[in-house]
Amino acid sequence: MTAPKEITRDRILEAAEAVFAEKGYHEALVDEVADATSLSKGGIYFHFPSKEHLFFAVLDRLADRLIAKVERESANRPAALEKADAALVAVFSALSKRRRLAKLLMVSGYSMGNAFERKRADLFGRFAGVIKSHLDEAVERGEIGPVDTAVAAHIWLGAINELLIRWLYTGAPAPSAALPLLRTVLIDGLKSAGMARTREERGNGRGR
Amino acid sequence: MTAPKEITRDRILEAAEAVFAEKGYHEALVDEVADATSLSKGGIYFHFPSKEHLFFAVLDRLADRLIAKVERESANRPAALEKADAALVAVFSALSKRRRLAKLLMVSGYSMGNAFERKRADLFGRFAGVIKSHLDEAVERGEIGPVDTAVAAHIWLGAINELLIRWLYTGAPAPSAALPLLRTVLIDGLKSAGMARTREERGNGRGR
Amino acid sequence: MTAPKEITRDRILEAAEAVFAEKGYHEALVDEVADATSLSKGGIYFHFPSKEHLFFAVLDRLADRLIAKVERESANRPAALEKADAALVAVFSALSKRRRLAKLLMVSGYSMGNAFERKRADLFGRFAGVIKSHLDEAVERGEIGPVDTAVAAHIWLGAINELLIRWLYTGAPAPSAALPLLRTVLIDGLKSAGMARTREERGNGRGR
Amino acid sequence: MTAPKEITRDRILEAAEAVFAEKGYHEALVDEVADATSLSKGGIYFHFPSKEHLFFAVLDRLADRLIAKVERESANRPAALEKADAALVAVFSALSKRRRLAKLLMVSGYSMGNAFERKRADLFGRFAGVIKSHLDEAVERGEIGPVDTAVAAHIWLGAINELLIRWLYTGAPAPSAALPLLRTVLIDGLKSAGMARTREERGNGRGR
DNA sequence: GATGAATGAGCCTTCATTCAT
DNA sequence: GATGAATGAAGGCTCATTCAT
Repeated sequence: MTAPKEITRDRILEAAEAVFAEKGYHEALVDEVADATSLSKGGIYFHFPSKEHLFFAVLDRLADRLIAKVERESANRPAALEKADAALVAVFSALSKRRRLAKLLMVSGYSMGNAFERKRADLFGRFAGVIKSHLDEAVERGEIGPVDTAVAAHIWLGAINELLIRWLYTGAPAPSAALPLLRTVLIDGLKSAGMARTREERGNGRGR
Repeated sequence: MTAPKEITRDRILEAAEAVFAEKGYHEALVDEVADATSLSKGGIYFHFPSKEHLFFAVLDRLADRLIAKVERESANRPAALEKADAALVAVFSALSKRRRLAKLLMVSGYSMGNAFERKRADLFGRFAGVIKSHLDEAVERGEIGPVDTAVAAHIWLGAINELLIRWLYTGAPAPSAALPLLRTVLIDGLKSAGMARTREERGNGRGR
Repeated sequence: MTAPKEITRDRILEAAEAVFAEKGYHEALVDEVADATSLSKGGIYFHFPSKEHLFFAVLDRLADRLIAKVERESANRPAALEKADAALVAVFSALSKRRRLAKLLMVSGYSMGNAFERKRADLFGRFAGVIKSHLDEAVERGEIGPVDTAVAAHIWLGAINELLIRWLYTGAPAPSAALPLLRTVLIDGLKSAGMARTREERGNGRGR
Repeated sequence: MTAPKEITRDRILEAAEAVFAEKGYHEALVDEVADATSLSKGGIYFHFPSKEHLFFAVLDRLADRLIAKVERESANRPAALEKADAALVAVFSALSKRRRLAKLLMVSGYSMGNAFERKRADLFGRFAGVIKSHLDEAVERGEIGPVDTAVAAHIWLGAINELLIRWLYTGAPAPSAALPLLRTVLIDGLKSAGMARTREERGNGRGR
């Protein structure tokens, strides 16, 4: 009675998410989305101007939700590096709990003409941004040495991404089994890198 | 014994590589490959049974070359971890020198129905295998502690992958600029993880 | 008795005229007419049963106005041939002053399935009728010899039509520049034809 | 054995001409053309890039033939005005013998977005050109006085056009019945106009 | 081995029309 | 009277694949 507007639009998005996740962009038919919505094809086109727009809308919605969740989860940690760590864990866990979502986000964005690649870059950029902001804070607070946090964020993201894809297509290793090593490598590696940097900066003359 | 047979096949593969790299699997037309070969469409189908087969052949050829190169480059290092490091550097450098190749390998395999996803998994599995073998050796030799080298290899691969993709679509950071941090994080992170593991294993009772 | 009813209907007609004139029947969308009316699509369908009916209504309205104007203008001429001439001038001038109107009337009626062709025939028939009636009078009064006034009327109409279309699409020659020649050819030609006819009729035996 | 290349293309053109003539551009389906060719839809698209291109090709072909015929027929007349007259008769007769052709040429070009209108203008421009060239010659030779032959040509064309359309849609009057009047009006009218012009030019002061 | 005309299944998109509110 | 979301029947165009020559 209060507000449920745009219900239809959301229903479409929901159905489209499922269809796209299952079949990928190209294999998915607008007809299938329509069927899954018990709407006619024309009905879909009333709400979205094209299949591509629909796909992007699905992706954005997913990314929004994931980022919100990640930020919620990493909010109340004392140390910045812990926040970053929490973000890492949150992304990893969230995606490992929803194969579909993971598949869409990790995989579907690729390889469909440049518009899609750009979109994939956007999406990953947003995720990286979240991690980066925590890492920046960690650097500022001296929790880790000065490193290129943008690169670091993408290293993290790439590692997460690959592990999840691997899991999606081979079923192993279980995310929960891989997570500890992932965390150690990325965090300790980063600390170490920070120290190395710091040493370098201090020791012009002695160092390497 | 000498005669370069299969020349035509190779010419097709070459042309196909360029076309697929530029436009991705779906956007690339068999006609375009034909044009780039000064062969007719029919001619292509004499050598490859389908567009998909052609695409896979291109991918395999690329992967073969890359792996050969990587193994060559990491062969004569004394320490196993150094070999792994060399492999990392080799992959990263090779791909960063040939955008097209990188694009194809990193990106094109995704999202085109399950056959493609399987292929992508294969390819990355092969790359990971190379790294893993070195890491296994490093563990055996005690250069690093006992870790799940398969997971580690994928962490490495994922990080490399993401950094390269990032570079491909945004042009920054330059691979050469990102490489040092990448190496430090991955290698030091791995060392650290190995130690933690070792500690754990030794010290049941005391540890954590 | 006073109250302007059917305002909405007229607003639609007005808007539709503009839209149809600009884009032609097929290119024009009912949505566009709706937008131009600040009415919804459904609103239009309350007043007109179909796009086709709407189009025809627009055409009829235009024809009514034009014919009324032409008749007004040719009313108070003494000679019948002058009336015809005045009609010619009136049509030509009226249309050359409103490109849109001309475009719709001259062009839009064509080629859209037989219903449309029939309509076009109707419309031109009405115009021809006006001219014909004047010519008939001229024949009766002996201003010109006995000719097939229906054919003559269509000759006139066709010439007018073509000149205007030409002007619409090429911008030249300006109607005012073409009008004198048009009048001379059509009127003198008709006079001459009438005389020839007359001669023929009289002279059975000598003539041809 | 010698030359019949492009047979298929011609077969398509032939079939398309029939289909377009019968149903008009919009009502005609590419499928129908395909059926009429016993070719698949794809086959059509191998030879023509779009429905529109196909339509234009049909129109051009028709115009080419008609113009060739007209020029042939008006070639060996002594007087230039006779040539023009012969052209008039030839166009009129040719079209009145083939309803389809007439319908396509006279009518189909209209009203389908500006591309079509431009085409119609082209086509009629070409026809007018033929007539105009004869009229120009007639003026040069002094057969008629100096008039705007371009306008005159369009007057002729418009009259022909309208008479034929009228006949196409109402079945009357038969072209052969209308032709004499048409010729007299147009030719005598033009002579008269030429004289009027000439008089004007000579007689500044006395005239009018 | 190679050609290229032809196939044909398929898909996205359009848009006049309807109807519950 | 009016709205606008929804329908559904088309239709143009694509393109991997085939095959007679």
